[in-house]
Amino acid sequence: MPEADYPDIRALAMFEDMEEENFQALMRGSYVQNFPPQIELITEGDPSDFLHIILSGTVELFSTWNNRETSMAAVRPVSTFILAATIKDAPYLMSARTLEKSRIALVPSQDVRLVFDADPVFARAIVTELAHCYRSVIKNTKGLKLRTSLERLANYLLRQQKCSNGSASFELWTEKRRLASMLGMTPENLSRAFKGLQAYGVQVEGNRVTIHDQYDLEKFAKPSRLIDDYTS
Amino acid sequence: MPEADYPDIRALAMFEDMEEENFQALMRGSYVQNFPPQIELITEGDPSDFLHIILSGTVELFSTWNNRETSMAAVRPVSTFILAATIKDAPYLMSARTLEKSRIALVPSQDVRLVFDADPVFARAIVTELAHCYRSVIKNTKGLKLRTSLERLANYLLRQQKCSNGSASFELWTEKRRLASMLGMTPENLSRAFKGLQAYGVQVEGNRVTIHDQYDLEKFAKPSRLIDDYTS
DNA sequence: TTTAAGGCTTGACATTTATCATTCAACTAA
DNA sequence: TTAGTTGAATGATAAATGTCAAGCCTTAAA
Repeated sequence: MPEADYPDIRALAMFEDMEEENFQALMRGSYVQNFPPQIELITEGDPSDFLHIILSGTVELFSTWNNRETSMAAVRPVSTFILAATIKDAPYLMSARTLEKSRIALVPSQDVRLVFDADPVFARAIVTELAHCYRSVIKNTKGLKLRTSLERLANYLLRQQKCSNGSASFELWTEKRRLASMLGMTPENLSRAFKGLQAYGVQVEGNRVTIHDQYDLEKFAKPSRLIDDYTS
Repeated sequence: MPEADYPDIRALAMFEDMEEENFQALMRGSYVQNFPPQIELITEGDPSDFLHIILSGTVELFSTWNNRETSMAAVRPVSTFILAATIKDAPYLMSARTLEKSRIALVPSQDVRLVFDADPVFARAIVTELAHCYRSVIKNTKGLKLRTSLERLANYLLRQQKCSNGSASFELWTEKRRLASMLGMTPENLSRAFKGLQAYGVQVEGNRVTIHDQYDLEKFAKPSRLIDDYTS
């Protein structure tokens, strides 16, 4: 791996405080690759040979069953994915594909497990990251089971707004079809859900969303720290 | 905590291989309590002061939002719950209540975090457990998003059957209303789903389920290792 | 034994969501 | 420019799921 990529990875919470020696050991066995869009990086069911780190671009995690497909998450730089499979040395539960041209670092899973045992600080960071991921999936499950699709969309927009510095107008960062799948609905349903949110002051033009009545939307969406705050 | 309870806890994968000294340190600060049925042990949003270990009885994990409630999981002996919140020192995302008279061990979260840093074997066990939990929730999400309620029920029955030594006839271990909530549907819908599975040779009498045509049900349910195998 | 309570089932109905077919608009490549 | 492609929106319809009300059955208390 080119050393130029080290700092970005080192800056990740997972690698931030670990011993330099161990970090170097991890990087030594790793490599970086550039992928064009729409490449399937990982297929669910395959053995998890590498921990993946996305350095640039976008990766979609998705799952399939019985000829159906659902989008599980979108991963953006700089973060890791497929950590749990790496730790457990178990098959991937999700597939991954690039959505745009992406730069990905691949760290051999076995190295991760070895360094985990050698470096307590790294171990602590991994367990924190994993706990964070777990809690994110739980929050997502709560949203799926407790909210209607309209409510899920409303809260999604409020979360996205926060990510975009809280301004009333912001861009969606995914195609709507993928957003629909992430929120657990069909594209047609999403389209109608956007219309349904007009009543609460939400305006959509292409990828641009404008929230004209913040209070009204929040009153409808009822965002909750225990579902919508992905920082804790 | 009475020392009589030590062996059960020690037998858990999480505590199995750790240093005796560290195990003792954990147990020293812990205590065991007996709870009657229908007691709310944990309320979502509260700070996570204890790692809970269920020694006997049954505990339901559930979540609420906007006056709606959903059952997230049922926990049976001997296992831990609320591990992620303990690790992250973050508020509980789920509430917990006893379903029957239950015996619960409470281990101070701070002790868990301290011993984690001191005992690499314990750290390894925790991260394995957490990765396992993460993967279980992902599998659950896949079921919710990729399957209809009828398919979820069919696969649930097949999983339960396996837990019950694979015999064609077995008992449900929850009230149907809770099962419905766990599977993400209403009790009425579950009732009709059971009827819908009659076409595939499923017979229900009270809590007893009999699968008369294993092949037919599996052909419909299409169980998948990547959704329904909770062992890996 | 009687009564009451709770869970389950059922039917009728409403709502939500999905499916299918079509059109529109934006973008790309020839 | 001109097809051709793709994603999004829309209308019509179907299927899935939820809601409400009533009745049944089991269990537990009076």
